[in-house]
Amino acid sequence: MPNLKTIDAIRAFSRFYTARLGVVGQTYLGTEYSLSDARVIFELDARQTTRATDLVHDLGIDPSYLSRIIARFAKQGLLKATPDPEDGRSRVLSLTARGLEEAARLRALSRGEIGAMIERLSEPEAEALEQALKIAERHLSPGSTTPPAFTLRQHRAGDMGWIVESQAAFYAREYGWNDKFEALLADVVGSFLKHFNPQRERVWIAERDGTRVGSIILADGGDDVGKLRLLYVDQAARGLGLGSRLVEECIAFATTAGYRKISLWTNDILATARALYARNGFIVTNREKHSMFGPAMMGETWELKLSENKDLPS
Amino acid sequence: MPNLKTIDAIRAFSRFYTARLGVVGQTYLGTEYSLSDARVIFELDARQTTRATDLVHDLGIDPSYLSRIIARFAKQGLLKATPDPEDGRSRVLSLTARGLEEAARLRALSRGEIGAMIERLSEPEAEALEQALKIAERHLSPGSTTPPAFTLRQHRAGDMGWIVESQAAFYAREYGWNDKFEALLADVVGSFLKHFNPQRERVWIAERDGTRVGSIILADGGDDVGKLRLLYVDQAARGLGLGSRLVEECIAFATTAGYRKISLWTNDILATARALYARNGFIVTNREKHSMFGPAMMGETWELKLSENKDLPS
DNA sequence: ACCAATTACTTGACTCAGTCCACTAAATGC
DNA sequence: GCATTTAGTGGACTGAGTCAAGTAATTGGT
Repeated sequence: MPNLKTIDAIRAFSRFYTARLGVVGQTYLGTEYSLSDARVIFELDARQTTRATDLVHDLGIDPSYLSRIIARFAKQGLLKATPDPEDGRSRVLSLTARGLEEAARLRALSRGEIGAMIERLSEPEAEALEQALKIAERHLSPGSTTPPAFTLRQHRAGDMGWIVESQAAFYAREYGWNDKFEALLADVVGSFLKHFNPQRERVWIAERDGTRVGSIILADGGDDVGKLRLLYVDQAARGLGLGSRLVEECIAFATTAGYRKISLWTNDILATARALYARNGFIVTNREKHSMFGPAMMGETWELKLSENKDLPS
Repeated sequence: MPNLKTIDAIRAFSRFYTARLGVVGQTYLGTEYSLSDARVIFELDARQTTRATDLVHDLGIDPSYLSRIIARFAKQGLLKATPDPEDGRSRVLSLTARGLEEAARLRALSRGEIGAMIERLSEPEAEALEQALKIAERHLSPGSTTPPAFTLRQHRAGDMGWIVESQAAFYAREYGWNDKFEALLADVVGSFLKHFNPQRERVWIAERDGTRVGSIILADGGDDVGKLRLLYVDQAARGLGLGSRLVEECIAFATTAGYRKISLWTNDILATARALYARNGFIVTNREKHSMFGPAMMGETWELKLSENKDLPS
């Protein structure tokens, strides 16, 4: 879904970036090398040893042009080409000692150039910049449509706040819920933390690439009843089976912790969540209309008996 | 403080980006224009009217080269140059109808190219990408060391969660406070939202570039006492006077709302905040040791009488 | 008011980065 | 074993970009 706003944001950035980095022009940072020369040198330096075809593919450079560049570098003693044992047509390229020196020189130059560009950045700013570039690169990369998956961990400082933030924002945007919902979230989270008992309670935070994308909580409801709460899967992580995974983890933990049953409260309009609970054996035990969060809806209590359910396949 | 890690992150990104965008090569996206041609056209399109020197500066292009490009475009009917009334040496350039058409054509091409690149991104991913590019651009920009400043607004859904998150994470990292602090934050936020009275209570959220960087809350403490709470300034926004501004806003609001005094609770180790309160006329009325959040510290209650303070310069 | 220095832009002349095409030689496929 | 593909090379060209030297208008100092 390529929306125009994003596209133009990228185009604006490109204009800025090309101008800023002096990509235009025929020589690389005022050295005796062209931009293509420099790219070849850097590439050879990064991967010790390559064949010309690989460079052609990765750098998108013309084969004949590359051939000439290589010949020139070989003549200058920057690289040497040895026959490829696996393919008689091609040769294996690697930088010589002098070539490595040149690579180092160019790198230093480029680093200096960039260093000058960012010297006034504070530590957290530099951090933010790195993070931003990493995100940009990942999203603009052709392969790796989406990095494999999520990881689960227990909560750390700030996680509970994130739970409140993300859910409040999401339900306000999607369903028009008001700030009483955020109040409820904060209350739930606050009292959970206040009485947190690691033996019988747990928070799972799902992360992808260092960003939080989902959560679930099991709280002790007393009387051997576990309360499943605050299930959330970010839009960016839909369709990965994260919701199922969170619910399963929660059930498994509740089972080993010795709870009799798990109960949860949700609302009828949250279809995906309801389906998920149903799939995992939960059944509705109570329904009642309310409009605590603005719009009228039907609140539902779901329960799962653990003793009978223990050996069902999930 | 240009650290090597950041520099190399940028270099890696540049390698990636130049390769990905086909910046190398002499023609722009296979059109009959060179990259420089295209940049000139886009620039002219963006700012309706310019002089050649401006282009030379902004695009970093050689004057003689630009002169020829302009002459060629003029001959092709893409742009027209009228004498500059303010400077007889220079002429004002603007695209003709045909030039605008060409600009549109090139833009469509470039958009298509980029659209193809990001078509598999989901909405939130696209959002994240835009945000990342904006951050990158801001940090890499030469001028505007730091964009003018922050903006203040009242709270929206998710903001209170963000307050909990950012403060919990910050105080855990910097002072080793435990999750009981996050619990307190959540409680404060939860009950504030539950009883929120817009007439006599307010939240200020500071944003910079669409990112939240600070907060403060004035809550009704009953008995005509306003409670100042949850003052926070993100590390990325230190030194902008944001803290002062938030406190001033808060005092001003409390004054017009008719509070008798403002009271707040903080801890002795938070030196910058204490200094800020002192500077605004607050005085300590109570101190007591506690270790609610792990480390032992001295909790302090500060108060500001409003009736006497009203006409002081801030 | 005037002259030197600067600025906006142009022109001539050149070079070499990058492209296109046709080719050889080895490898792969049926 | 023959057709096709792949790796790399060389010839020939073009035009993007550079450098130096100019002209005309403007600015600045005295």
